[in-house]
Amino acid sequence: MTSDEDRRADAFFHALADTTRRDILRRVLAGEHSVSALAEHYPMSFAAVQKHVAVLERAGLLSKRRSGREQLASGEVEAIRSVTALLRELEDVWRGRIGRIEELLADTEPGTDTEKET
Amino acid sequence: MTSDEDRRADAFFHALADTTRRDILRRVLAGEHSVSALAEHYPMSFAAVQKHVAVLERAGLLSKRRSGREQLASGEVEAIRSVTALLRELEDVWRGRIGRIEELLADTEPGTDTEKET
DNA sequence: ACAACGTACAACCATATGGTTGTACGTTGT
DNA sequence: ACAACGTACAACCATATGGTTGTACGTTGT
Repeated sequence: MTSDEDRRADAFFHALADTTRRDILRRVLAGEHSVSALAEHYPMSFAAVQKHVAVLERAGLLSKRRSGREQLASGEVEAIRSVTALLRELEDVWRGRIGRIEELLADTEPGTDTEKET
Repeated sequence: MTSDEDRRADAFFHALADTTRRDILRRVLAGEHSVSALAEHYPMSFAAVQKHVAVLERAGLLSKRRSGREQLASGEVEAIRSVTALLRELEDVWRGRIGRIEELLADTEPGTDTEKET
């Protein structure tokens, strides 16, 4: 029953969990680049780079716009800020700022309700 | 030739890219918990939870200490701050604060030097 | 017109990942 | 002493992932 937020977070972190993708993200944050312009920088096929770009795009970390036969990719800085916000939430749990942790975590509980089978 | 830093970042993001692991991390950030205490909360085997804890531990997001027959896990907030720092770097690229992007990205270049075939 | 370019996507492959059950072994409480 | 508990880890399995090559098709420049 993974929530929508969970799936979004999974996609964010998974997209970031690859050196090549983080590198691509840096480039497109610095400015627009076509997929093939990006591909030139990596020791792998164009198709592989295209897949990496697609992963970043699905996660919302990058967006593309057509320009003739090229697809120009640029980084979505707002998405990065969303990820930062997720980390801040974790830090807030640590700080104890998030009081009702029970509630925060409740939805992850198994079928059984509060009482366990002791 | 993925650098040490790259492997560290891969481990961080990969560890975070799973809903169960993020949930475990929240719990251990709020306070120490034994592995079996954690396992009670999830609809999967103890072994599966143990593996998730191990992934978080290898990434440095959590540490364990023995106490009798229990292993008490607690969240490493400093590691989370390291991840935040990685994201800030990306944001800084976007802001143009990181000037010499060429240099920043240089190590990812393929075998061929600056000049491409053409 | 048409070759070269940029992209998309299918089919395929080896390996990693997230899950399982079973076994082993130290710790604890009665 | 010894059963129950907490943990670790091996063996296994299905699926996801990151890579490949090949094909198709619209765009562009001469």
